[in-house]
Amino acid sequence: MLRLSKKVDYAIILLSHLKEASGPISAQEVSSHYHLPQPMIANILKQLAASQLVESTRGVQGGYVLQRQADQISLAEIVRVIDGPFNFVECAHEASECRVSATCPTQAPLQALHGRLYEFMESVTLENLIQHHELQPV
Amino acid sequence: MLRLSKKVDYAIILLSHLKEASGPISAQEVSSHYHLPQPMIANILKQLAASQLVESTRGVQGGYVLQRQADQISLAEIVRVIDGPFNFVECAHEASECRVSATCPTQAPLQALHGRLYEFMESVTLENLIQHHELQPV
DNA sequence: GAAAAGCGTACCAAGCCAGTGCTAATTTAG
DNA sequence: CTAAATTAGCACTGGCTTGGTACGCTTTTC
Repeated sequence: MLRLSKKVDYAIILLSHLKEASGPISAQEVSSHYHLPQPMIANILKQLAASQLVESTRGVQGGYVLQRQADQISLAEIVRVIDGPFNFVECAHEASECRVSATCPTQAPLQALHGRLYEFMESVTLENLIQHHELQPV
Repeated sequence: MLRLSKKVDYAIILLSHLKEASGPISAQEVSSHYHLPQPMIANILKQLAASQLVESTRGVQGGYVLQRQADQISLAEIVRVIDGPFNFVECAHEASECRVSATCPTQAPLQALHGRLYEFMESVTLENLIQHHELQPV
């Protein structure tokens, strides 16, 4: 259906929340603040931590902190971390598996489209997402 | 996972094939040409016909013809016809169902992102997709 | 009137995704 | 030193979506 997964939506919320915070924030804190299922967002935070987007500290008073400036985190990266590498179009990567690759008239252009979408998402930063005005033109 | 559905991929192939053709093309013809399952692409062509993207003629020698110039058909429209209206982000449409809508710091910006992606896909035409050089900048 | 084609609609199975659960490992507080 | 808070690392599940199929009907041409 071509949509950002719910997890990515959540990740964006989490990251932007962390950005506003001063100290470490626990999964518990965020989940109760947004009324989101605790295990869910705990999982997402774990993924973000494993990918060095946020830093974690265990134990009492522990939690998560953004590990980079918001303008150094691209939407593309968030998606990649949460959902894995993306293929906007079927044939963007594994041409081998494409039934029509030999005759497909749209292979090259679809890949071009893939590239364009990808660039676009690379160009949108967490910073952009948080600013409450329109995104600036690419 | 944020990808174009396979059906949309197929639709693009079908449409671009129709564009190159002179007379009506049957589902049978296309399916054997690209080695795609016949019922599948028949269904897609039906959908395209129902949405006035292609015109159909029944009976022997019947088939489908593009009903508009390729540069008058946007990617957004193709996706809409095949997959239904899109929500790139969860909260783009039904704010009512969003658990965090009250406090969500990213609602507005996510919607802005939605708008940007949408515009982008509106701006890409079938014509663009078929041209085997890079898409022009937005 | 038979064959070629599209029309409508319903159905099915596999895969994905949101969400859950449980058990460690770590750290700090008291 | 123990208890509580917190992340880490799994593995599991249930429902929805998606890709794909089936079937009976209508229209058109030869």
